[in-house]
Amino acid sequence: MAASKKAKSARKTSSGKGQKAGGSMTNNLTSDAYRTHTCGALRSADVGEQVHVSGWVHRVRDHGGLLFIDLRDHYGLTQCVIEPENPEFSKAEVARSEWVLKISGKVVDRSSDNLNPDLPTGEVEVRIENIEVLSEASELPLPVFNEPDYPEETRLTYRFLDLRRETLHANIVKRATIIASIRRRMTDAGFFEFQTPILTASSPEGARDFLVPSRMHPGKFYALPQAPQQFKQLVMIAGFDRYFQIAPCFRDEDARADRSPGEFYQLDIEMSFVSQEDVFNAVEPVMRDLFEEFADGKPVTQNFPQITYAESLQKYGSDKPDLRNPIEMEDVTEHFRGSGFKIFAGQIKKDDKVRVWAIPAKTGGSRAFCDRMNSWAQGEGQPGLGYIFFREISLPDEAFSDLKHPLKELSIKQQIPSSQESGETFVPQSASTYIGGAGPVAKNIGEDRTEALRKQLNLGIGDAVFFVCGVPKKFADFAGQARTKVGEDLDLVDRDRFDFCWIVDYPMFEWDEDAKKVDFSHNPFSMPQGGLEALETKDPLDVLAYQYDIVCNGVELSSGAIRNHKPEIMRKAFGIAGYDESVLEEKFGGMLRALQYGAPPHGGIAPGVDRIVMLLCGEPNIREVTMFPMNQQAEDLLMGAPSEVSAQQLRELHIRLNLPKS
RNA sequence: GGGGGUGUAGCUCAGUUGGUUAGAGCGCUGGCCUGUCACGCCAGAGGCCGCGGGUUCGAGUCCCGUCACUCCCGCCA
Repeated sequence: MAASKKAKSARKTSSGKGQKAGGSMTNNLTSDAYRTHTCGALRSADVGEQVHVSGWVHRVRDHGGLLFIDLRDHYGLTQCVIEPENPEFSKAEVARSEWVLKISGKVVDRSSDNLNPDLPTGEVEVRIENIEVLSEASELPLPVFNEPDYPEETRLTYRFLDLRRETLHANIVKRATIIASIRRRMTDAGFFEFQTPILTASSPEGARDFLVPSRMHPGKFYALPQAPQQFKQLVMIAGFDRYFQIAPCFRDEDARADRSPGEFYQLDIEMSFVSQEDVFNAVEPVMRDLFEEFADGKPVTQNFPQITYAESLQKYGSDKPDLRNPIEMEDVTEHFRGSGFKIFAGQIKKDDKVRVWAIPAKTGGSRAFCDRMNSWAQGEGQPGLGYIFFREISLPDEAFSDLKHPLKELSIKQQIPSSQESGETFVPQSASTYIGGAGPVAKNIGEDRTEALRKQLNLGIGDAVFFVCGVPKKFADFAGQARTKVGEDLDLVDRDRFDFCWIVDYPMFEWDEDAKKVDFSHNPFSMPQGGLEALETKDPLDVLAYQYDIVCNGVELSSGAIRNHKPEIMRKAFGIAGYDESVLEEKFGGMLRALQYGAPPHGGIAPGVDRIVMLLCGEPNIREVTMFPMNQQAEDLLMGAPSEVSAQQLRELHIRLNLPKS
């Protein structure tokens, strides 16, 4: 796989970077008991010096008459060399991978044909005079040298070895550097980092809580915070004005590739006396500059566009659009109304909520691709995916004798490079051809409608368009998946960019089909747009909230809101969602009380730290940016968590087990 | 809770239509080698083919079950 290639190049870059990151460690060590230099420090300027280096045996190359040891530490790699005449040779000879050695000797120049340009220390080597074995290593279950893919289970069980490996080591260092940068940026912007409790109260909303039994209060439990949501609002009400925290959050839900089971970190932010725009103005530069700092030169959106939730759904079929994908869907319902494509026309006639959305697919204009999309759609449980693809078609003979022949007129019209209006370049048609739609849909709706569609979507020869039809709420998600698939399969997505946007104007409430009632669509503490009046006068499902997300490359990075700081609006909002005032009092009593003693208007946001690091490390899996992750079953294979506890511990907690039969 | 993928040497993998003694690379052990940096060469050890059952003269291969890991759906205000 590409993993080993990647590993090799990572070795070069991160050795260099490691030295920068650990610059203070290179020469001013307080003691030279173990080392005078790190393994990444030596350069030709050090030639002639008597040095100690300590580290792990990365690799041994035994030539019989000459033996090389690559000694590795956090900072880099240094080649050490010894000859058999040396009395220390017998010690060098037995050293194996990952033993820990202290090597003393003189720094020497490598002759010009022996340089290793791939190594920052590649101009010199240490001529071994003394070896001290600090620690031996058993045969490795997981090699540190080279980085083939290893089974997750082995990697997690021997995480300490895995963490020595180049890519993961570099990712974790990058994570630390990113977090340090976040702290600096937030502090510089006038925010204070406050700690909030880890043992707190269970909250009825949201995810499943992790519970911690109380010894002092039999039968009662603490909960680990799903987020410091209420605390940060209380911090605002307490007058601290600007808060942030790299906050651990705990949710007892199943894992995904981008979601650790159990715990994750948020850059939790809250500000007083702010509007939504104020929050944007504070957070956007932090995110943009942070990404620019760590993006390795990839372009980052300078001004995050604001896209409404409704528009995002319509154009991208998702509230977390990947804007690197240039495809924007369009409503083309009118082209199908009363058309010969009965499947769509019939639905449109029956229900005025029915829409047809088009997914334009530039360069997708082949029957093979369209058929592939169609069978993909069927695999997704859809009846199929209607399509038209455009190709150059010769005019029929009769068109040449009849100037007014519709196809001839079409051909002439198409030769006006309408594409130039949009800056696109089409291959111009010759006088004897026209751009015609192919496929069952085109056949059924006819030349005129097909041409109108082509014009609206600005498509040309070699392009295609796919159609989804139905009630948007039901098909939007599928349409979004189709958009993503078209973009990726046709390679229309520019992967070397960070494309940000704000998604704004989320609905305050949504219809809960299971419970057959109106419920909060996001955060129950959000301020409804229009305040109390909107709640009293509008259909709840039409009320928008001051609720927003940051999305980057199709990843939901964070969500936030201007909070509801008025108790009467809160009571009303919870009432609409069907919560009795007593429930509100019981579950959010502290919050409600706080709002009654002078709460400032406030709001905030909480970007996901793990996902930021994933994006910046280019890793699709959160375990690649987490030092000690749990596996998918939420087990820590290294430490053995979760584990059974003693009967004594259970007794103290007043807990008796009632285990499932298996 | 549901669906998909994977499971063969310490590790990564190959293993044809069911057919003799299950192979390779890395690692490990031993030997040779003075300029390598994925060192090279020679030899060797190392296998409950995840586990259980079935079909068959014969199963790594087919069938059923089960377990583990992983990806996805549900879930994640």
